[in-house]
Amino acid sequence: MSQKLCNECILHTDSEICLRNQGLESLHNHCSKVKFNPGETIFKENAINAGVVYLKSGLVKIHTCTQAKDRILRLTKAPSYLCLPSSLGASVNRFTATALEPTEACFIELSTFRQLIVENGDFAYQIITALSQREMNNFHVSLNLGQKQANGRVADALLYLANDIYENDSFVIPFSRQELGDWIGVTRESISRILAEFNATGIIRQEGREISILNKELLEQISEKG
Amino acid sequence: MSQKLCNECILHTDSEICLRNQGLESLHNHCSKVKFNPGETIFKENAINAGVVYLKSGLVKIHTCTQAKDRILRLTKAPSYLCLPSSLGASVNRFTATALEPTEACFIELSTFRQLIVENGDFAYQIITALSQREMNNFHVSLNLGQKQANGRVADALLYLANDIYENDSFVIPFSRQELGDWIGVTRESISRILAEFNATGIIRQEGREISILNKELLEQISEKG
DNA sequence: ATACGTATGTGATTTATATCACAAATATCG
DNA sequence: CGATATTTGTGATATAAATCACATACGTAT
Repeated sequence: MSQKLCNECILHTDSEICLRNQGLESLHNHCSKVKFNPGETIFKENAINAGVVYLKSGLVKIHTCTQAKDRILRLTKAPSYLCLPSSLGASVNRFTATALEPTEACFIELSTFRQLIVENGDFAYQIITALSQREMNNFHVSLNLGQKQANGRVADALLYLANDIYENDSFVIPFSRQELGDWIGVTRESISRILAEFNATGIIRQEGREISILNKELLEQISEKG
Repeated sequence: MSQKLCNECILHTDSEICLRNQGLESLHNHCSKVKFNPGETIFKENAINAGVVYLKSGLVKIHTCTQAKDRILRLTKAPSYLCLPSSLGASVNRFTATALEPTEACFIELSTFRQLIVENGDFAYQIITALSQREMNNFHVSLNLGQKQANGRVADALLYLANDIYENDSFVIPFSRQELGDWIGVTRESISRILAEFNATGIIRQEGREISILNKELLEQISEKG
């Protein structure tokens, strides 16, 4: 992996700006790219954290598995930083990251990342803006989980997958009913019933994990009303 | 408000580092301090956003009021940045901030804040670390709201107020039962019942809005088990 | 293809909690 | 101070969703 590629990829900005920084010549020496297949673990909770993980491509779930129950917190789609908090906020990963689709991840040493931030204000501002937007999303998730009932949550999950993850009203749910339930806090049985109902009323067409949203306005209403 | 005071307060770092930055001499010209009494609005959703708000002292709730129902998303305690996302992620505030206790807030122009970040890498890194820790907290909130039942949520709310907000096992809840319910997604009636039950079993001592946690271990267990 | 394990669908029942209704306590204001 | 509004507590009931139980479908490996 050449230095130029690394800079362009990680910094998301033109190389002229990157070259301003003396620290950058070492980026490609402190960064490694790894490929993951669906189901493979990228990092594990309770492991000492390995540094910053940048997702180059793919889709990942952040989850935690306590007392035999898997609980999914977020999906993260490339390109983005994967769960920075696990890297900066604590010395031990508090969550597990698992690939849902074929994924390429770049591992950057924490000291290198820190150097990039400190020496490159534009890069720092980019990261801060991205984290801020993420907090907005977190607020939305909180509203969804805290104040809606099951069909509202399912509606919201489908809209999220369509709008934010796949950018298409037809998609294949990247996990089982069980996992979908673990994500939005509903049992797999209720998920089945609600999807069947949405299917019967023509809001979606559903066949196994394939979903097509047919009546987005109605789905949005259901999500709104909770 | 002198420049020196502003720098020390906002940057949380020694003035030597601050002085490195040419932009800083203008901080005190682009920053204003305002006092708020409990119940007063600091900024309102749907208003064009005024810049970055730094909380110097006090306690604030971030909430949103749709269809006559108030929904509380987070509490934010000084010193900290108040809901940066509303400033950076969008041009219009998506949430309302209201003081719960007497609060001092500093309003910083967005361009000034940006300049601080871009020119002061250490400051930027501080902000990024703080935002990362906030995301950790958000994950915790999601687990709490999404996967726990009412008594677990109430237990968690009490522990949060004791540990994170007041740093004392005895405190006065800064809002009504209704608001507490709006925060954790439980009706005020259920809140009453659960607090009465905690009181009866000796986990807490409760009188009106005054709370003392008597058996923290048990409360933690209830919060854990959901 | 067959067999085994896993995932999914669906009914019956139970349970937690929202809703409704009203009383009591507390705060606010003239 | 009394009158009114707001907040809180508590019982009865309704309801959403979990749990339990089992059937069916699907996937994978031999």
